[in-house]
Amino acid sequence: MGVKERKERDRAEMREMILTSAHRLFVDRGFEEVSIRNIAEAIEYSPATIYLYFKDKNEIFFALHTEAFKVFNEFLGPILQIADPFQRLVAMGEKYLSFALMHPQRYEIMFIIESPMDCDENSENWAEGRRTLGFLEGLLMECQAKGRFKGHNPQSLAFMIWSQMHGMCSLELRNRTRCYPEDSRLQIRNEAFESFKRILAQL
Amino acid sequence: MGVKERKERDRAEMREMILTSAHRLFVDRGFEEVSIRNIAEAIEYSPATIYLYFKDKNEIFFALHTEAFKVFNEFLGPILQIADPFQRLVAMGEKYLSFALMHPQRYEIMFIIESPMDCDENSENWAEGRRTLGFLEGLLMECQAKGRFKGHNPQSLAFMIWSQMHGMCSLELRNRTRCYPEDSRLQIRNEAFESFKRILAQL
DNA sequence: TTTTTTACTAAACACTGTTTAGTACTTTTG
DNA sequence: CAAAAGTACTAAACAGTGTTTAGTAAAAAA
Repeated sequence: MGVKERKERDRAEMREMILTSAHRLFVDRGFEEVSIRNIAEAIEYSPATIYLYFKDKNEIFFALHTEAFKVFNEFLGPILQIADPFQRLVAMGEKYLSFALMHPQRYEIMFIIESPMDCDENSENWAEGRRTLGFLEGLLMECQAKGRFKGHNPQSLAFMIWSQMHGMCSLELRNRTRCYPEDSRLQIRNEAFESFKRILAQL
Repeated sequence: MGVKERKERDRAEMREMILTSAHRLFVDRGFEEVSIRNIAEAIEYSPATIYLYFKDKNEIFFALHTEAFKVFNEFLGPILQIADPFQRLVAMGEKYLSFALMHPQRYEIMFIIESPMDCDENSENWAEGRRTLGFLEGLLMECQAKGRFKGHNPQSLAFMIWSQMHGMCSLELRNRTRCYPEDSRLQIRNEAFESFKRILAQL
């Protein structure tokens, strides 16, 4: 291994170390609550060092964003075993909901936090996200091949279903379900999801 | 008017002045981008003065939150003229969507921004929000009286519909629709909304 | 006229993201 | 080997944040 390669590896290791710490802190405090100084302290370097490996906090955001999508896609993995596409779709919805509730900080970084401007459809930062969305669209086309969702555009339908799931998750995570008494929140959300499933089943 | 009353009025006027400035700044910068110092500067008082009229930034948040809901409820006003409850529901959805896109900062404060903890179902801060939700639930019960939505709990269905609308709006406002090419975003969202309407109509 | 209350603020505290200038240390070169 | 160049890192500063404390000047009450 040449000098240049070793330096590249060292650099990658340092980036990895920063991300590992950032992620650990983030998972139990939330993105906005973690400062560059916190991360620096955790890895026992000065705050300025972070800036030698990441352009700014946004670059760390995108690195964690990609990581979160990878975890989500892995979490989704088992549903590939389900033969019937509609059952697979339902399972995907259930997985989506439980992922959001089990990993609220990851979910936040994936779908809630205001993301910087340079993130249009050509950006590498959204590759994992597009992959997941593509998976959903493919699933809907499989359903259509079996006679479901007639006359609906699969891309629009995918966005509709995504919106439905995201709406339930983000209202919960951002405390907008507090207008319901605490002991009925879970029930209302489950019933809403049941209603949505029944509606899609009839379609 | 006694001394005490005049003082109360002066106090209310000062609060009003702070809120007016805060709102103006907020509408063209977004909540997180407006600081207490900015508001103080706008009203030509010191930052510390703000704290004589509001406990903290959250109290300003809640005041604007209530105001935003009032504007929303007024915006919804005209749909009361629509006789058929289902048509009224559809119109409400359309109004919701256009309100979110026309007043993104207001929408943010109503539904997206992380809200402080002391906001459970007993809190006064959510009175306007609950009123709006109650209106939707009433609407669904009217629809049921006309034979629609059989076998669905109106409260859960209200949450489902709210989630659907909120999902579409918040994905848009938080730039998560950027994975679609720019010139098809509007079309996809409209088609998703059309699909949702058709689904509810068939129910 | 003295005392008390009111309305306000300067300055500080403990943070934030980020940049600049500089320091040790290692590597390369003459 | 010594000088020059490059690397890895940081102290300190900049400009900002929400919030609190201590204090001042003016008005009202005693």
